Amino acid sequence: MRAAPTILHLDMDAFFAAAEQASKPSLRGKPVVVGGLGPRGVVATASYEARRFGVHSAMPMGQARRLAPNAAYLVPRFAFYRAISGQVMELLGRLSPLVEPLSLDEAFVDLEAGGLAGDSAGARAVGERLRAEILATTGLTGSVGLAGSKMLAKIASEEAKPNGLVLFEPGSERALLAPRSVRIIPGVGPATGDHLRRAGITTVADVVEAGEDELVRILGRSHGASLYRMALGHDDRPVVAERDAKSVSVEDTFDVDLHDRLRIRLEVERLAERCVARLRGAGHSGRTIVLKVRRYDFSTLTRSETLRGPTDDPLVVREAAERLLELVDTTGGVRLLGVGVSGLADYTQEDLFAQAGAEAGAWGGGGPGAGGAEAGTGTSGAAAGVGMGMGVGVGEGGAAGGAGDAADAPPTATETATRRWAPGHDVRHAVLGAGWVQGSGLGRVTVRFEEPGSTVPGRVRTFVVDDPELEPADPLPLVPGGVTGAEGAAPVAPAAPVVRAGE
DNA sequence: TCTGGGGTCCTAGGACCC
DNA sequence: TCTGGGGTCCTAGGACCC
Repeated sequence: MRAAPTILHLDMDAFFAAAEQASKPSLRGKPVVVGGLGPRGVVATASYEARRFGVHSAMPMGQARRLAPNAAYLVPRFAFYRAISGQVMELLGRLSPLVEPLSLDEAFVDLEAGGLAGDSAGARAVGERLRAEILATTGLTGSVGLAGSKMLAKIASEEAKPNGLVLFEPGSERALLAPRSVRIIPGVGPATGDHLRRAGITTVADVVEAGEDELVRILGRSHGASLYRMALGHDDRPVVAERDAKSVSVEDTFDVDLHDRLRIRLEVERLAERCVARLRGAGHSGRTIVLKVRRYDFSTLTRSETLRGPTDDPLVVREAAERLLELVDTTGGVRLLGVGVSGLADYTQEDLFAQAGAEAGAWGGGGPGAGGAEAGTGTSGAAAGVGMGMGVGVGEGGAAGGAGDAADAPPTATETATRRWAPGHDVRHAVLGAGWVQGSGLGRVTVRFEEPGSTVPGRVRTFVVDDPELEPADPLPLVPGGVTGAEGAAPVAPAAPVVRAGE
């Protein structure tokens, strides 16, 4: 615990939703929900206006639509958020060499390591200046917590939301924490909270009173001891700038449960290819292949296999995943499949001897090219993450589940159009200029023509989906002269991960 | 319209080895 | 020939976080 509040925690306010509102003037001040739009989608981020209806992160989309039927429902645009996040992280980097990003919208900064802020007044000034710079650079607001430890800085930023700054004076931490729910302590989730409540422990003061031995008895060695320390305000975890990745994984939830064993196998193969592409993209190889299966009843299991040496060979990973699938009973149906690689080595170069060992017993050697050539076969059919579903104010039921279990049905025209014109994505019309997709379906796409700089909502026009004058476009900068988010942006939505953010 | 996707860390049992 | 005591690796599951 430091003598001065020199650990800063930044948390952007309702990040994804705020970024969409900044880029779409007609949505400012209105409820906006960003998340998966398929039949099994969940909320990634709700704007503060939407939260007033009771909508929150991780809530099933259907429930959100019942609570806030008039909100705008948008699919996440990660390349866009990543670009904004990069600007924010760059500003943090000017404060200190020690910046620890936790996600796109959240990070710790060690102000002491940056030689800034020797006392509370100085820390507060740095925090306020940062908030002003973030607003000027990105057009978005963030909340700042300042304290002598990570835990308290994070609690402080939570308290500062939205668009505020809270500083906890070192020395005040125990009194601050005592009356609060144990759930504010990081690592205490629903299960641990219930467990503690059954033991009569609901506040942080109760934790301190129970004592370390009792907590260890209830929660186990590691969890019990660390909770006790946190409750006392003891947290000396350092801000760590770079952490090595430990695993890479991809998974898909399907709009409709899969039953057909061939189709399931095909999806596992496709996931293995995607996983390896990401693994290679990060310059890694790994030893342990993990297959994840979520069944129709939501029960989830994993099966893993450790190779003799690390690999980044698509064929090796694919064959391991296929072997693992053979161990799983899928009768009844499968709602999710995933493939992951852990035990990462930070080199891509194969250890040839280990590789030979790993492949012994498998048929064929197959160079890296052999597996890679298969990428792109098949269709993504009913993967929820692909961004199916209808847009704002458009009826539903057209595309979802239509592909069923057909092993190699090509995408229907509706599916292609839905992906090309995902709600929220930017477009450009040859005559009318920049706009964004408000909704699509039944062969039509509705566009609102406006830009981030506009002060009044733009007008709306509807086109046929194959109108030659209309094309997908990159996001425009939120602030004049700002970053566009074009780098790596894919207006045609890939199967994007949905991360919860901006709580 | 009931439950996403990508991670991290911990626990616990069994195999295996000395 | 009625039972050791680690240590490490592997597998599986679960809690938690954003």
